[in-house]
Amino acid sequence: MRRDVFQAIADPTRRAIIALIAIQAMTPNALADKFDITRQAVSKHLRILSECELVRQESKGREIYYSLEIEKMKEIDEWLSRYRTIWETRMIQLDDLLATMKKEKEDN
Amino acid sequence: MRRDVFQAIADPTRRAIIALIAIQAMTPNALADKFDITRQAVSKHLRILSECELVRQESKGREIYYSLEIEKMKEIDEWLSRYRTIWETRMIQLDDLLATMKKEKEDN
DNA sequence: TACTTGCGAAACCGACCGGTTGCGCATATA
DNA sequence: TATATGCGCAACCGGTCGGTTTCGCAAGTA
Repeated sequence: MRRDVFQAIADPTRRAIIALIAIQAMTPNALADKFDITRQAVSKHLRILSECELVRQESKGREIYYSLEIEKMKEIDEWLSRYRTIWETRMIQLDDLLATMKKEKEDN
Repeated sequence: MRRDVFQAIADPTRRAIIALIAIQAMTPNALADKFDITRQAVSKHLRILSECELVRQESKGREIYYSLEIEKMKEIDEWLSRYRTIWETRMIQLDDLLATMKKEKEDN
């Protein structure tokens, strides 16, 4: 099954998981305690996050610690950068407009 | 039905629609020509984009032109900024590490 | 006025999604 | 060794999703 970063962050629970494991690595049980769902449900989310390489896992005895693969988040940033250019350009244009209006007012 | 920006951008067709209407306003029919799906399917996507205010529409006779509400894209950027801080910090730490290694090498 | 065109809404359908329960397996621990 | 714990996997279930077809309405056009 081919997974997508955008699909991965679409679910609010998965975004919450991302927020938690960005701070520190956590086990599925520890995560399940935070959200009112079963450990198995968390595991499913982690599997989806794994499939699109948003998550790294490290076994420690019988426990598995999951942490965020921050590099992968850049992919979203790259996609967004195109639109960031647009709104920044608009902002500059707005600044220019305001400056022009101010100048015209002063000239009167 | 409450909609979410993250859910809206999860679908690849919707991201393609966003990319198109970011450049110029388009009608549902014009959009449908670009993707091998019916106009009605496009309309559904536009409705979802509308529900989370990612899209603005302007009627012109019997045609409706849809364009991107770029401001709403900032919401994604705000969410992402938190993680951007993390990877930028890592980058700096990596720079520091490399600088230290270089210095140590020079000292030998 | 009759016809065409652009659109949204609704009903329907197969696929997928997020959740559950119920395993089986590996790793501590008594 | 027997028992408890942490985990992934599989089966199942109701709801949602992305698509279609069908329809009705409003706006141009003959």
